[in-house]
Amino acid sequence: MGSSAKEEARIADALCKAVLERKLAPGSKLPEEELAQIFRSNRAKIRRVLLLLSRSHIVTLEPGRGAFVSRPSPQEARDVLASRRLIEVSLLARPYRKLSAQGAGRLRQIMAQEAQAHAAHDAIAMIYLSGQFHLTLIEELGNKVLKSITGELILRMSLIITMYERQNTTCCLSSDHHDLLELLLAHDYAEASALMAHHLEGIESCLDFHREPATTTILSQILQPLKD
Amino acid sequence: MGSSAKEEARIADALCKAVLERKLAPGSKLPEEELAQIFRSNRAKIRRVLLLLSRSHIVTLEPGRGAFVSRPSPQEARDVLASRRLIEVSLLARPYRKLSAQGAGRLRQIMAQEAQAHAAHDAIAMIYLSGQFHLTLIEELGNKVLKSITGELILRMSLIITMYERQNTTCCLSSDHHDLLELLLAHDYAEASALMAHHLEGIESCLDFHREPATTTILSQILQPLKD
DNA sequence: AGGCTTGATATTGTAAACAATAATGGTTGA
DNA sequence: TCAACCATTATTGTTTACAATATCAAGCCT
Repeated sequence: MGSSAKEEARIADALCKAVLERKLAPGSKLPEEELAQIFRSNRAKIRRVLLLLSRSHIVTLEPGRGAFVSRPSPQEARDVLASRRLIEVSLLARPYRKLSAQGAGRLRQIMAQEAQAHAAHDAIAMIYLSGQFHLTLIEELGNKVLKSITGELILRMSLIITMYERQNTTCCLSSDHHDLLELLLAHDYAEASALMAHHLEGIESCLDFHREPATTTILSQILQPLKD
Repeated sequence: MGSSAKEEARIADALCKAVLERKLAPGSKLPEEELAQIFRSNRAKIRRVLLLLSRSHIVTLEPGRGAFVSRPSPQEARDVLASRRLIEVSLLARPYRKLSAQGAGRLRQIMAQEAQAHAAHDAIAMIYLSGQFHLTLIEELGNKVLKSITGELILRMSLIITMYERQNTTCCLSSDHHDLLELLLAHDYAEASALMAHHLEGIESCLDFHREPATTTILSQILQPLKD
């Protein structure tokens, strides 16, 4: 049973989810043995996962010192944000295909979940669902390659926001998502693109690259719930 | 001396170069032991390199069977081409910064080398230099994140072209590169963007996704010159 | 007292042996 | 003659033990 790749994907997903949900702070050390215990795995598998995540810029490997959650520099942060903006805004301006009824349905479903999470004040779910909305949009109007690229950028953005966000931040307004869908259904791509630009700029305006962020190194206790 | 990562980068670069230069045909088997001998390395390092390349979609790992040079499907090929077009065309339409004198110099230098390779009928050098031109352009007008994303797309395109190109193909006209630079220096980004779109469409029009391509499995003999 | 050296400890990195799996080739039987 | 089956071989996958390196703490010298 070649479930090894599956298990590694499971571990990688769990780590990515922890990053997405801002539980794993940038700079946190990721000791191999500890991760192996948490995930009921072994060092070899953990090692492969960390290698892979390092390629996605989620983890930084320092030779001889180990693996750490990446701490994107201000410059890298700006580049990631600008790249994501380029892709999403341009795609909306000139989508490869029109939004299908099925696609609209998927987006509505995510929006419903967003509303639910909002009502429950579940900030973590909202972050995740917001990402899902954007990724689904990209897959519907674009393709899977763009989706995968943007998925990586969103993950990196999560690190960036954790590091550089101002105090009173209200992330990704779900009302924007609603308006976006309306515009797309009306085939008003120019307006949709403009709204997306505004939407993403809204996120960026909550960041402050000047203050060097604290290196909040999180203990393994926060990773414990990941094991299942 | 932590030269291990360096050595792995060397091996990965050599393999990527072989893919770029169309020496490694899609579908080729990449046996670990053989690669270890060719690169005077060991299986562990080769294994890590293959794992990394699999993440870049250059190599496909089949559990229990080994590593193969990827054979992108027609759909994946279309997605990769469209994604690259989106990024490059959109960036030229709205560059993050103007082309600096230094940037123009770099581009001119690459163009000079292109002309040289053209005169020498060195098709391999032309492929490489064309890629460098595009990547340099992206770094100058955009940023490093976009450059790295596009670099990966260009590599995948190399596989795509090898698999699906028609017979009489004249790739990437270097005259286009010349005109592109002129337009950028004149700050005519709209025209530059249009030319880039035309340029990339030109490459795509040389592809034929209908015929299933031959699985030209290349022997290690072709990889031998890589060892230094 | 402070910084530096030095030894102990923990963690990472590597190599090698072993196990599991798939490809190969030859044999047998219809 | 061809196809199916089995044994052999080769290749991949995993585990283990070991070596190298960094971290930490205590002691020492200035």
